Amino acid sequence: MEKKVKLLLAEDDENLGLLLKEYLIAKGYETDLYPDGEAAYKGFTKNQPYNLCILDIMMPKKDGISLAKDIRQLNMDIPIIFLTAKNMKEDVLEGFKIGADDYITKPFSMEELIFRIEAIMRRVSQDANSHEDAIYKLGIYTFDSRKQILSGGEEEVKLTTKEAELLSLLCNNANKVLERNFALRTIWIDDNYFNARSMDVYITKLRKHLKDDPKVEIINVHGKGYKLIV
Amino acid sequence: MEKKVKLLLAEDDENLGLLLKEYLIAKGYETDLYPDGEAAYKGFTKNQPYNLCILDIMMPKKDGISLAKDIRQLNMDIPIIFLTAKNMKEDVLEGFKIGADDYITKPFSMEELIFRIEAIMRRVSQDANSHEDAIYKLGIYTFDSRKQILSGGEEEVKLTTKEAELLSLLCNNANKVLERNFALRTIWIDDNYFNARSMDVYITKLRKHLKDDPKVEIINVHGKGYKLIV
DNA sequence: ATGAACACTTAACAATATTTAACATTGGAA
DNA sequence: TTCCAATGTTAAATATTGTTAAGTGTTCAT
Repeated sequence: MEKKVKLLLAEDDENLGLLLKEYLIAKGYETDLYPDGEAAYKGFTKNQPYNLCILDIMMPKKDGISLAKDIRQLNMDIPIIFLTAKNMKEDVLEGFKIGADDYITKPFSMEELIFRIEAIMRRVSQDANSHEDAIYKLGIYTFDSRKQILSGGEEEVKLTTKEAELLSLLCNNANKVLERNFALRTIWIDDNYFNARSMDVYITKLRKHLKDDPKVEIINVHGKGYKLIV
Repeated sequence: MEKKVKLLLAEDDENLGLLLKEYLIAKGYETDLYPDGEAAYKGFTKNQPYNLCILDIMMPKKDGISLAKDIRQLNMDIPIIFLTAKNMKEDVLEGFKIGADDYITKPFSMEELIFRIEAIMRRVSQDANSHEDAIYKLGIYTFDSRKQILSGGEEEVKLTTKEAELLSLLCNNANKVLERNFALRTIWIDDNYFNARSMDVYITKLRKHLKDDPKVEIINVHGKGYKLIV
């Protein structure tokens, strides 16, 4: 569900910028820092794709508002958080017109920034994932990932959340190798030993659910991961 | 013709205050911002009538609590929302004694604040103008969130406040995961154990209300929250 | 004031989901 | 082959959620 989140950070105050970058990285966000609006724009085009932009409004070369407009030209949907240092009524109004997702005023606490980032990422990641909501045909089975239901022949099984998430990943990578660590990071977030064993347990469960059609099979690729054969 | 909802906003942090004001205006609420308790009190007497007050607790000249007391002297019924830092539960309890309707802890998302305002306006006046679609179609059911009425087929059920608030949130996030903590923060304010159990009870109630249409379903996403399937 | 009606919370217990543990099996490198 | 790490499988332990009912407070008409 959660891939690595990549942030674009545009902040001209070098001290604050580096501090933020360091903190965000420590919190698990891949973060690129740019010292002004132009650099940020270039960085945005070159180092795509970013998941979220954090833009200071007061910046040299190109201010945050117009930077946001330019970014939105390239990507309608990318969430933007503005950092505002001053009493900037008109700019703020302007900002709402271009669809900023949230604002945060200096001085702010790191906790607050993280909170907002998480809130926004939750929203958009769910929007994005709703595209993955799909219906898969697996031999005699039909898997509705949105409802988490696996129907085959006459029976209809309600899968648990973890079962459904894992089967979704397998379906997305049907006939290709689904890497263990990728699956662990997306579903379990952490790829430690215990979660890995937990995943093994769920592979067993899925195999039982799919046992009625010999054409459908989850095979192990030793040391790499699993492959769903259809 | 809907009448405009008029808000009094008392917040000494100028940046936060202006941002909130602009955001609320963008959301269709007429909003006056005052930088301290005394100014807010004067503004309240001069620019009547307000429909709702949003008061920061920590303010110079006159803090939010005593401001609220004074405002209540003039108007017994006006709804008040306090803005408070996390570690100020005693003050908040004090606040409830004088009849605060709600409080919200910083940091909060704009989304949460809007939901609170709407919830209160719903409670206070049935014809409050809400920028949101107040009517949802759920399979055979129709849910009017303003009137808190769920009608399906021939039956018509009057939902309780909590039922309606929870169903509203679910509808806003239809086919996506509504996170437990988000729902708890927005509806129950605190996301402690007991409130979480209370929410589970309400999920059961909603499921019963929606049981006549198998196409409509509230499924649990283990460890994350609930998803309304339509 | 009194109490019935209602909304909400808390408690108690049931049912599921997930993780951890334990032991069996397999695959591949030394 | 031999041995170790990776995987398979089952069951116990733990955590989360489902459900019902009792408890608590509020409202409102009498």
